[in-house]
Amino acid sequence: MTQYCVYSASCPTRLVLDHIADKWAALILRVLSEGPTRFNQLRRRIDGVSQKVLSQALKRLERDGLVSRRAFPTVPVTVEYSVTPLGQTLCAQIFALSDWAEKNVEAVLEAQARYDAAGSQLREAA
Amino acid sequence: MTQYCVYSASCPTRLVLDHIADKWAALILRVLSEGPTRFNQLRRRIDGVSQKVLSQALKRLERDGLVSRRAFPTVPVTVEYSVTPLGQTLCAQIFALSDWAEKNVEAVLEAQARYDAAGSQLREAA
DNA sequence: TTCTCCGGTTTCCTTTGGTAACTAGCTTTC
DNA sequence: GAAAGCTAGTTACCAAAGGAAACCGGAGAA
Repeated sequence: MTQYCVYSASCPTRLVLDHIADKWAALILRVLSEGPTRFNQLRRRIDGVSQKVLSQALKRLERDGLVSRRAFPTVPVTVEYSVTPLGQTLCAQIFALSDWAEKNVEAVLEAQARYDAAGSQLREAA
Repeated sequence: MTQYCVYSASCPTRLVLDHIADKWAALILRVLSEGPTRFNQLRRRIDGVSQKVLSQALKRLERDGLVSRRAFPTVPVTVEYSVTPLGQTLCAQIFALSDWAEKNVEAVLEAQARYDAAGSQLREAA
């Protein structure tokens, strides 16, 4: 068995971590976990995502086997994205991140304000 | 109480998510969770991280109140980074990501190979 | 006719990420 | 005594990624 280790730069684990530790991936998986969703539904749901970034992120998630894409030959064509079984094993972990962000956003903002205030004091003293 | 929602582009939660859903932040917190660590110790431990990126990431983590920095007036100066109590509440969530990456890296690599093979078949047919 | 929707791609510009070199002072090695 | 290595970063530079906006063709609604 090969040893995988995130601390090693050449380990493929690094690439995987780079793909899943991503803001857009977290939001996309979170929406898709509620059920299959079309491209423009995702776009409207995730405020601020551009079409280009959304399609790039979906392609990467599909390539990594976390999301599946189904096109229906309707007119105009309908494309439905959903979470694969592999993606579902990741969902719980990745949702914890956005949950943490929502719960602790105030503490982080306070820390930022303290840090910036301390920095401006130093600048005034100089 | 204000409503925080990661789906809204203007919500500060987005900024927080953007900071914590980061490869380097995950690795740094993972090392620091084992105990206070100096700058160059971190650099050697996390293979492939440049000094610039490491110092930027540490500054951001410190500003967000997740990591604390202590400088000792030794010669040469020693700087020790450690996880704050707020940062510790995030650790469990963020470690789950790198754990998932190590456990599922093979499944992801297989999915990528399947995806790329299917793509090259389409290209040959055309 | 014009507007909207479908699912994207293309173009362009800005921002970020990463590499390599450099700072300055002390310690160790040759 | 000179050269190299340690400490913790910063700076200049370039490649890569991110994001806004325009555009694609075809169909349905106003």
